[in-house]
Amino acid sequence: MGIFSKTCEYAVRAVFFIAQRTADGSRVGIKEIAVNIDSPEHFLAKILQDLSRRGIIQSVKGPNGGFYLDAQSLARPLSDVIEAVDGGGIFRDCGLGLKECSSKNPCPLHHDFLDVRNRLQNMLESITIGQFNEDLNLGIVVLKK
Amino acid sequence: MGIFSKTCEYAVRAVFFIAQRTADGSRVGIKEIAVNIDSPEHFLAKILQDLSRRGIIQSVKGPNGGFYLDAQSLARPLSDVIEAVDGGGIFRDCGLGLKECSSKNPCPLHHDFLDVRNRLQNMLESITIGQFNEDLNLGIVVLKK
DNA sequence: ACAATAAAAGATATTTATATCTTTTATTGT
DNA sequence: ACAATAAAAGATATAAATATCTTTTATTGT
Repeated sequence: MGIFSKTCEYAVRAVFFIAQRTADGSRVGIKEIAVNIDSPEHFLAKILQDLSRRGIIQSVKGPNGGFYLDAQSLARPLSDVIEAVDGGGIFRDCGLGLKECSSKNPCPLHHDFLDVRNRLQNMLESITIGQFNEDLNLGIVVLKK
Repeated sequence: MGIFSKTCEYAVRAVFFIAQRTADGSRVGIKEIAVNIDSPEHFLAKILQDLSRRGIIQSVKGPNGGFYLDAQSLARPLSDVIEAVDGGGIFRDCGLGLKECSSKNPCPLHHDFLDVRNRLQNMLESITIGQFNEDLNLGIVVLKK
């Protein structure tokens, strides 16, 4: 298990891929996405359906249909994807699983964790879905393997 | 899902509790541990069996038996517990799940993640199992609820 | 030796995450 | 209208994590 669930990993990779692949205003189908981010097609379909319902990504059915991102979606912080899929627990929950952990009633790791979590959150809030399009085009960063 | 698995959360809480509770050289039984860290007794038993086998904690059977920590174990970094239970993936694996992600072949989040993960690792390596005994005694930090 | 204790080990159950397959609905071009 | 396309939705399957229960083994005090 990584920091995120597998579902969430697929979601982020897919969103980055859709951003790059449809920057020209086109759409991209589930099959092409799955192949290019190395994920199980039908499982990814479920994930994208959910993201679409939540308005994180856009989709149209039928010929020439597929998934894409509007300007607003491209500008979203990546943290929105994480929150949509895994929930915000990773940004908020106690590292040791205590429900009532707080600065008033802290677990032993509370203060240290607060720092790490805040850094993670700041990082994911400051990254936008569309910001890697160029790096992906240039092959400087990758989404599979 | 938090940063760690539930198994790992129980393990860390238990280890901290054993450290404090047996600082006087005594042992503590599984039942008392489970109650005080609010975990399912039999499940925790499995976890502690495993930690015991790996030498992260100590145990003796029979009357007056139970779990305890020797001086060496008390001085261990908390990261050893995490590694034993969840594996080191959290310190090393790609945030997006790519097997071959590296500085040469990075995912879009590679550099940012490296920073967060290193901080987490440094933090967990610099915390020792025994270092919260006093705070636990004083009630400044807690292990349940 | 024996009974009591407590962890170790084994077996099984339940829940959640991950994955696959099939059917339905919306959209497009002819 | 119709056929083709592609996502949405529904149903089911598999694997992994979490949890529970039972039996065995080691240790202790009598």
